[in-house]
Amino acid sequence: MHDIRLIRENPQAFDAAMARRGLDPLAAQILQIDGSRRATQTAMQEAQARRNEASKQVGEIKRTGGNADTLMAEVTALKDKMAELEAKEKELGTQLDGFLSGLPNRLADEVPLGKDETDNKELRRHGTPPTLAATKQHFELGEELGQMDFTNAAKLSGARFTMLTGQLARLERAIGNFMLDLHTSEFGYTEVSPPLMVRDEIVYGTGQLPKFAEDLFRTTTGLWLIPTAEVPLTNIVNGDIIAAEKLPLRLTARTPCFRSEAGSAGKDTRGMLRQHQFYKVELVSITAPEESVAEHERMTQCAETVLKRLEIPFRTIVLCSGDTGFCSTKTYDIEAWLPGQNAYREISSCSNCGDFQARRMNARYRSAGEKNTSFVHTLNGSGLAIGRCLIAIMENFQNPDGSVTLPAALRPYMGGLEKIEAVKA
RNA sequence: GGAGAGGUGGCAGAGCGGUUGAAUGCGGCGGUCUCGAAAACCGUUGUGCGUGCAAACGUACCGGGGGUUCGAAUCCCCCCCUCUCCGCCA
Repeated sequence: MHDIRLIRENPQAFDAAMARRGLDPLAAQILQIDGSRRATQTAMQEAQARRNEASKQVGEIKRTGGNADTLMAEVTALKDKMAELEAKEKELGTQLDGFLSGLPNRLADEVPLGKDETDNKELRRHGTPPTLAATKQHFELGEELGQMDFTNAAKLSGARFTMLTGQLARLERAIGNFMLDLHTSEFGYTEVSPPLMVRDEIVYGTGQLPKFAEDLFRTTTGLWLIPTAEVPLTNIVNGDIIAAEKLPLRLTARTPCFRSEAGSAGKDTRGMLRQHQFYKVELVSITAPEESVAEHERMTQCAETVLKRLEIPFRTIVLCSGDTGFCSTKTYDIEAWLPGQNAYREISSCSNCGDFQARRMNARYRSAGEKNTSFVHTLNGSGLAIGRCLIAIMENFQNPDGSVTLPAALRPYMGGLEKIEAVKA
């Protein structure tokens, strides 16, 4: 959500910022609605002031036993006008909010201009893609291992579901545990096990509503299944005023994520790269405004460390203006090397949302002794997507016989197992 | 799912149709006292929005939304949430 005052103060700057998002100038239209809303509000408040004054007089006259009929009639007459002004004010307010809540965040200055993912800029690489005798994709490996079952998943639930069994199922659990342990014990994140179903206003707070409702699943009771733990973790501060000394808040959670994947029909249909349901370890930070840029770098490092420990080659990119998400001022994607696809694929996305979500959530902080509050900054990042991490491990550590060697960091979580091999038929 | 109780300022807790943005206590801030501190005492202490250069003024807010009334924290309706008991259940 944008600050209407900033738009009033500098409409040209606002239009320039939105232009970087590929939007036509909007400030004039917004300010026109804003202006007439304020004029209506002033008129309404003047009428209310008169009503309050007259009503007070009525009370006094009645107490002394006088006749207040004239004044009462005046207020009655005022009511129609007031109702009208109130309705108009509300309508203009709704219009303005609807307008503003549908606009994406301003981008950080250094975000490169670009149209789509082809204009993203690579920042750094780590590790060397392995030279493999034979290269199979994860779903070939998984099915040969007899532990990745798309047939039964489809029987149970249709397309875009996977069922893991045996050591692969355990590996999924091990990866999540490994990531949570790393973030909590080495990076100071607090583990959270949040609700997976949330209310309208919560999904609004992190910006998925109103614009992206079709990407989400909704229960018959009107709750939304979370598309990422970013939603419950960030909204923990919804409506709160936090003491400055408690910042930054660093939270992590491993949760299932539910996504309708509307609009991605035909994309990544094979395998478990793009599913309606997947596990992810999420990182969320709530910071003071001046800390968020440094926190963004730190968070990205935390996510990169996971891949370093797992010995998976990756690269880190900064998304261009056209590819940066709705709420974000700046986003780093980390892409893991997938030998089966001979490409780097997204496995983490770390965003600094500035005060954009905080405004929607009305999440503020107060410094000790200060009277005023300010909006916090919010950041979120995957640390990492578990399903995609499993794929990366399988493809990078595959052996010619179809078995998968486990990276050393995961073996303690696998009961010392060094290699996943095919189950006996 | 059934029955009941309740949601008021940072917290606790009064108020139940008019001068109540809201008693009182705690906490916070400022001061007196003190070498300093504690205690005591005095004063002060909500937020959003609008108008205004400012001082200031106005307005809204007692879970949320409607309604009754000249006037609503107070009366009525709907919704949400919390708690207690019963039922069911991982």
